[in-house]
Amino acid sequence: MAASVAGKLSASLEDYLEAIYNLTEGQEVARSKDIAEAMKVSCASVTGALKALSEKSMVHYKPYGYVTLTVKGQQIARRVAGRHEILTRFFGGFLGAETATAQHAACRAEHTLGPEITARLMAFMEFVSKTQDDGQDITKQFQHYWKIADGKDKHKNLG
Amino acid sequence: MAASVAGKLSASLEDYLEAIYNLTEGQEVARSKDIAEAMKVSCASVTGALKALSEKSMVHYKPYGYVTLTVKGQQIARRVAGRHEILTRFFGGFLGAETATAQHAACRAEHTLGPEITARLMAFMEFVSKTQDDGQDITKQFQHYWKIADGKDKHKNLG
DNA sequence: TAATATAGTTAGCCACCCCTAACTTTTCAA
DNA sequence: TTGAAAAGTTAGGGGTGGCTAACTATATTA
Repeated sequence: MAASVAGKLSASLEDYLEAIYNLTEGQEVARSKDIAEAMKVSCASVTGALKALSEKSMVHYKPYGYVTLTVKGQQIARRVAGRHEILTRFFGGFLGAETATAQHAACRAEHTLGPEITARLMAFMEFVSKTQDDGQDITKQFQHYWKIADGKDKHKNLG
Repeated sequence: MAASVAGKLSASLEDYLEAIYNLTEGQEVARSKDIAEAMKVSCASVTGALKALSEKSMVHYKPYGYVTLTVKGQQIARRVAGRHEILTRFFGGFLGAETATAQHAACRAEHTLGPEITARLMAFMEFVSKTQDDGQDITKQFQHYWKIADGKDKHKNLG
């Protein structure tokens, strides 16, 4: 039998896939070192991850060679990246958290969202942008609410 | 030196703390078996977690004895439980996901939310309930939007 | 083209967290 | 009160995923 064909990916491997996806999107080739830098891990860790991803048929990988995603790998990476993007927009653009904070939280939460919640969150962000056209603008309304509610130590108990 | 005093908790240990918190809230005493059942792990895993939590001064623990939270343990558990509750309300009550789905996602995401985003999400849920009083009711508006947007395979690409 | 710098791999280690199997302690009831 | 059942612990093992150090392969450039 060939390598293990499917098998769900761990959060860590999903992150690697996403990183490779982002690197190869910018038309550059993904090299181990770039992946290591993007993920802030050692090159040795990257090699391990690439082997695991290769066994699951997610990447084309040969020692000392460049890395590309398989079709399956691309599908999953796109899904993960999409979740990441939605969460970042929700945490940052909508809730108003700083970009770095939103990014970081999104990266860690993206693996915990199933299709159901992902779809609904997407729809919500769509809904939000619709209200801008309607002149209601929920984002602005909430940001106003946040401003007057903040600074009064109202929401400081769940840090 | 006594046991390691602080040190951040892993997601797993936070979950144990939350489970103990929930068990002891219902005025019953937390026993290893209850924790094991609540978390769907073996008793052996619970023992390991209790030792770790005890070393971090999060629980009062003696072999074969009952388990209670220290003051510090209570603080953290409350924080985690609070995040869990907010996320469940957001995923379930607001976005409209099924309760089990919302609970499950909340349990996995609660560890990834920092104080910043937690506070903003709390404020948003407050804001949402305010709009009910104002007669706007964002929840209902979004649910209506969801209904007409759903079933058209619009949001199925990020499962 | 040969020497060196850079990139990538391997080997071995550690931490986390789960498990089963076997053992010990506690509880409870005959 | 004693012995079986239930609860809890210990020992040992497996998977994941990170690290460093040492080695190999590739690239560069003098």
